[in-house]
Amino acid sequence: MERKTRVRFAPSPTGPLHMGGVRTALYNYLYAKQHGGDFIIRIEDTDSRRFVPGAEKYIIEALDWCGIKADEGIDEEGNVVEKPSPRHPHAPYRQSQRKEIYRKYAEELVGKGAAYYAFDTPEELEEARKDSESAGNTFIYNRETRGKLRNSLTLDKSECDLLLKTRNDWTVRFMMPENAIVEMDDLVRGHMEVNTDTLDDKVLWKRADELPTYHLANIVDDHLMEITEVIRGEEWLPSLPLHYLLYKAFGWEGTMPHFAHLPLLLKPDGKGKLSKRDGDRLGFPVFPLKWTNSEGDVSRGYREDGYFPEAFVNMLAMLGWNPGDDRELFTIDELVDVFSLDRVVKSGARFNPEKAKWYNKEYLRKKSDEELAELLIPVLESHGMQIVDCPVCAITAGAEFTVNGADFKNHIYTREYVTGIIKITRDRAVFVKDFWDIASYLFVSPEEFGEYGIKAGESTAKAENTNDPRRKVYDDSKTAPFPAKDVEKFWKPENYMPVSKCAGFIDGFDGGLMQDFPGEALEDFIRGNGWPMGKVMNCLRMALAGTASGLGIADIITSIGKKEVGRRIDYIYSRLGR
RNA sequence: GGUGGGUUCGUAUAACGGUUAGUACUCAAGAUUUUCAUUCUUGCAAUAUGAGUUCGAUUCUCGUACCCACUACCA
Repeated sequence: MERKTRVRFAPSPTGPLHMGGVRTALYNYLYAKQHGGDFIIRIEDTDSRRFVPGAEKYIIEALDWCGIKADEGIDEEGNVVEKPSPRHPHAPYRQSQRKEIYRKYAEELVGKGAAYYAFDTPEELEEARKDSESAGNTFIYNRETRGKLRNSLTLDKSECDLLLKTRNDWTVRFMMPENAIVEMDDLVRGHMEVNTDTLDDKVLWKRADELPTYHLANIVDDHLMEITEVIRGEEWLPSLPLHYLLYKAFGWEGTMPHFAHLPLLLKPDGKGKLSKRDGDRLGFPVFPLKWTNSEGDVSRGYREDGYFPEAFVNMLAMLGWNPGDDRELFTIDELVDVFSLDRVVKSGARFNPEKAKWYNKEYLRKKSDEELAELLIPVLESHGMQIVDCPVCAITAGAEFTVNGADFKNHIYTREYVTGIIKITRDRAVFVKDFWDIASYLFVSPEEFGEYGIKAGESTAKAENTNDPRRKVYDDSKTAPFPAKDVEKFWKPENYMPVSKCAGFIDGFDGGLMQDFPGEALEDFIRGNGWPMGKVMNCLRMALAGTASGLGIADIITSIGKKEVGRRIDYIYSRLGR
């Protein structure tokens, strides 16, 4: 009988969700949607000691940001479902709330002779491990050692029953069969075999907290929740034989899910899998969202770094999978159509932060000027700018000069002005926040750069953690508005004399509101006078933008308008003299 | 150490057993531009290694090397 596709993502709330975890969730989601099935989220919190407050919420919020929505397990408000309902028939979806279920199944296994009670304390096992190690061996709890340890196999029944009643630190262990070959099939790796003699008797259930370990809980829940495919990280491959054996022991082989083990995400450099430290060290996020741990350490997130969720998801999807052709750009809905497990690669994928940026740039370019303006407005506001909807609104807000929708004195700008700025700068940005670094001088006059803490032509990143966006942070002589390097290079009589003539030319330009100042006219004017084009233009740019490199002169003039052009040129003369 | 998995340009990856081993990112050079960036063009750069099977191997088999995971009363 054909079963409805049902897959699950089963994170453990022991910390923030790593980007590798997001990819696992994504592949599960894509697979489910493609097969018209359900995507279930289940919280695997069977390790009470490693529980981290807030981690569960974080995981759900992170998936939500990525556009990965659960069909089952999480309600509309983003909470883990605790009571069964038609939409969430298998509640609770938090394993710590399903305690009784696992105990029953653990006992069933003991009854069937597939598992046994073990009374060794963690200390005793530690001791045994040490002894073994000093003898040059590795201790494993298996058919060779279980006969010498204290468990329901070696103790007689009455003693065993007494121990079960009086002690609360025993466990249930799986009894690994002897010298049997387990044959397994993996959707990405194909056929595999392993001999049970190399495996150990894993703990399935702990009396101490009356909770199962991962292995038992996982198999029981996947069975009860009618999971058809288990798509998880490669780190689980070694326990696959145990899971196969568990299904067999329960007699559930007929409905055992298919397994797919995904390749790991590796460090951009060096060896090993991607870790939180790599992000700090190499300067990129490893988490989807920002996370602050109990010690107050902050880990950056893709969201806070300015990545679009579509770009993040697209980038993640292509790490370990490809469509089989040269296409690289896919929305999550397009991925649903083209994704397939048999195109998942087997080897670990080394993460490349540069490619992540490239994806963001591509998605930024797909957005309209209006959309980007909308996203940029909060950034501008954080820098002390006020954005209004129309010129009339600007006047109402107290603007004194709205010819181009821009008041450089009171920092009031119309939405249309912002959209115009996007139009001329959009090809230069990777992130929305880049627009400020690229075009801050289209909002703040060079004379005020110092006060605003902007070093011309450089990122404002250094100044991030201060509340007042207008504080002064640069006091040295290289500080904006005019970088020493540019002044030295371009502020020479043969350049600035022509610049003042250009000011006159621009002022006299008969273009009304200067909706579209013709750069060619200015060029002709400069050429006509026999001045050196490059030098004069750079000098002019320094006057207008506070830096000799950046946007096109005509774009700057068109944006700020001729009155502001005049003011800025007057200002540079007053500052640098002649 | 043991067990399992993996190995194509620096990175991500493509290639019914037959291709000049392709594409993207990065990098370099050139063109365009008033600067910078963008854009365009070009370029650099790979089948870990040794056998075997085959007319023919990146592709199949075995060995070697290297990498990774697991080896908890963690997931």
